[in-house]
Amino acid sequence: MVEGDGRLVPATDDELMEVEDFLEDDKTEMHDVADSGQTVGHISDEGASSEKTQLESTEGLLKLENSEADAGKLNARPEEIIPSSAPILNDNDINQSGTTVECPKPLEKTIENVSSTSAIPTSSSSKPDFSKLNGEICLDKLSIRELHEVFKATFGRETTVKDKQWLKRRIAMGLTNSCDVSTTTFTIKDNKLVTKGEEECNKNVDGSFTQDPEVGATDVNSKGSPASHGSQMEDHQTASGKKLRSHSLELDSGSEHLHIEQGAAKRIRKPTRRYIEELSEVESKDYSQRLITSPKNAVPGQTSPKSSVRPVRNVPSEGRIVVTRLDSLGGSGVQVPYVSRVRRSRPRKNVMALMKFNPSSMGMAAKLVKKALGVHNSQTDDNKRDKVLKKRSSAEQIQQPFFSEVEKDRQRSVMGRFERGENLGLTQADSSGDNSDDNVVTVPTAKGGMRRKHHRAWTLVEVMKLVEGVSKCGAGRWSEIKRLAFSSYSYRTSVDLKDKWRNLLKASFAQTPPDDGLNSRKPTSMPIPESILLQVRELAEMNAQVPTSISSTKPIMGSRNLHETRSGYL
DNA sequence: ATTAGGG
DNA sequence: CCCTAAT
Repeated sequence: MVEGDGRLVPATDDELMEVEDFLEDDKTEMHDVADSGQTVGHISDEGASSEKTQLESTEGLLKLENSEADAGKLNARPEEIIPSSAPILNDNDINQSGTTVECPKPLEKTIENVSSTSAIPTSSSSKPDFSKLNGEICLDKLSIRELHEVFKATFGRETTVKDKQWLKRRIAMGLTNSCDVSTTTFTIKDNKLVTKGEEECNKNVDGSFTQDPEVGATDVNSKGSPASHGSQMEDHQTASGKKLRSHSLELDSGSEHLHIEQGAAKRIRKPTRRYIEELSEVESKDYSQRLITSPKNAVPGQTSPKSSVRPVRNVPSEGRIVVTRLDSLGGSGVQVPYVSRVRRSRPRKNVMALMKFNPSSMGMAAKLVKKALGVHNSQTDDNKRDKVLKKRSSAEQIQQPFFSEVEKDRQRSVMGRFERGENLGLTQADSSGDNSDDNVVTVPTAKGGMRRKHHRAWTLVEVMKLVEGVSKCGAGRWSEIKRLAFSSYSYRTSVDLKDKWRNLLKASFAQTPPDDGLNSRKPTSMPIPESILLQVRELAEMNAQVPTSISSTKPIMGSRNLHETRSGYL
């Protein structure tokens, strides 16, 4: 890395690792992607007709995204050109993927299904009716607006896409935690995608629970998994404007499942399960905003006016495009590879302690800064990886008015964030795939403090996973549940699960005020579907967790009368 | 390290 | 969510 004034700035260990990851990736996994891209051919041929509808929709999507994307957006995101040629087909598992993955969808039928069912007027209630027959959710009958709500609930973010097909697919994928959603009828039951008439495509859709936890989702992305092929491809495609986009997903999933099925030995690093989320991340609009707003997150007073977010394209002889970004590091522009710079592991406690108790002494901080800039080249391997972050944190610590806030509070708002690997805006976008330790927006408060830490709204999928987990392991075994159902969600500690369950319990036994017509629109992030609350209640009773009343009323009942059930006393 | 409960 | 206490 070369600094603006010409000095050489060594990359941190972390960054080096990242780059290595990337390179290794290119070597090992790129083929898969490329191959997938080819084998898609089969599928789209076979499902040509139904594919067409999808193409139309995705085309619309492309237009939409492109229109609302300013020039900067397209460039401002890391990308690599994936060599569209050079597939190496010597692995026969790949060949198989072409044939086994095929999920020939009966076209006329499915298409008809969609159009006819979606025509049916939704129930007159203002909210989407999730509580179809025990836990069954029929997306086909939801309006766009309702789909939007479900989408938000499912993925925890808004969407502007108005394409029903697309929404349904995404939601189905989310709810089912699978990408095997190639069907055109979207009914989810018990976390499984119900295909009307066809059982073929949804063999393994229910994910984590049925399959061996060790093999399945266990630790796919906890390390620096590069993972996001899907999004990378999409990025590229979006940027270049053409090509169909809908398939990277299905194909990727196809090969993933394949690999899982036939021996995990083949590929050490499987694509993250989380890529579903990442796909949505790409289409999410705040993506670009985060990038654009980022400059103001830099160190106050040291922000170099023009540097922060100007992406620079380097075109090495390889032909592969590597995007670097100009980063204001310590006031001087430093070009760094556009990879994640989030810390991987929590800082060692003693380090934090040192900084904590020397807020005013420049010594430590200065040293760190120097180190970060490579002035003092000798360093313990152990320390290297945290350089950048530490430097930053020191800067911030220095600015602290010296225990201005309540000790506990400060500990929570400052230390807490660091210990969690949040870097206060240094990470604008992490496309390297392991967004596990995500950037969590911290909202500055009027009185200077940064409040509202990392809040990750619980999505419907997560809640469903939690419920299912409790049903399998029982309430209280949260570490178990976490390992089984939340292995792919690195956030969400067992404590979080416990808390959420507590909340669910509360919610499930709380009466639903008949709707305050006023503000029932979107502000409240997704009222938990009755179907889920029902499950919660059942489980709660089975575990004698019931608050203090009703115990003989509704252990087992059909599914219909949910309202009567809890309408009673509380 | 995991749980439970309070804030 | 965060923290503390008790296992």
